Amino acid sequence: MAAAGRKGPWTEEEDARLVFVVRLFGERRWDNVAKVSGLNRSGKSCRLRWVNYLHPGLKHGPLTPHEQRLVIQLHAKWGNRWSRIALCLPGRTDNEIKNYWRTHTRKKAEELRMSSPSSLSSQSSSSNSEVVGQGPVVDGDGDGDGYSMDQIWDEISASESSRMLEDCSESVLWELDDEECLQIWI
DNA sequence: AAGACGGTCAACCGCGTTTTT
DNA sequence: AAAAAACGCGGTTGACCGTCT
Repeated sequence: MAAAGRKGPWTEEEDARLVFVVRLFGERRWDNVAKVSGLNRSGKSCRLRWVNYLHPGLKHGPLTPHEQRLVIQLHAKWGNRWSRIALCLPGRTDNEIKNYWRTHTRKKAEELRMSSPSSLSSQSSSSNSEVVGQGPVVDGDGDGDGYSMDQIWDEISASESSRMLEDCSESVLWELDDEECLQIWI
């Protein structure tokens, strides 16, 4: 394969070119799109830029409280299936939701560890088979003293969503199906 | 006023899945 | 039916920006 090409942030000119070419050829054959556009980017990179930023109909700006609630509830049900969750939030991307969740849960994880340090460390292994993978132990960026993000997230989801259940008198989502999530918006 | 720190977001990477040839 | 190419997903990283000390 040829050189990987340009990396890093996109310029306005690159965006404009990409939009132009995608309108011409459609959202497929991204390698072709990359080639035809003359952008020195990979097809993969072009697709990502389009999907996460340039796609018409995308909402920009912070998640609304309603959307935030949805994310929490759907994550409790589906785990880290970001693209699936994103389907229920029109105009939001999986990347956006993932980022939101990550920062949100980090904060919560900190609070949780402060308030009940024993609850996490005593949890040896999966309590929720849906979410838990063979997750590598996270101790990366400094705050994961030996338990996985999955465990942290499980913990948060559990506490968060139980509060939600009391909180939220409207529809409850535990038995949600693919199409059912549409009803959330009703 | 300057530096340190933390939070947020865009982008990259690796890998599994799906589609095309 | 098999192989190759393209796509899509989830995890991770790095840069930027605002706030705090």
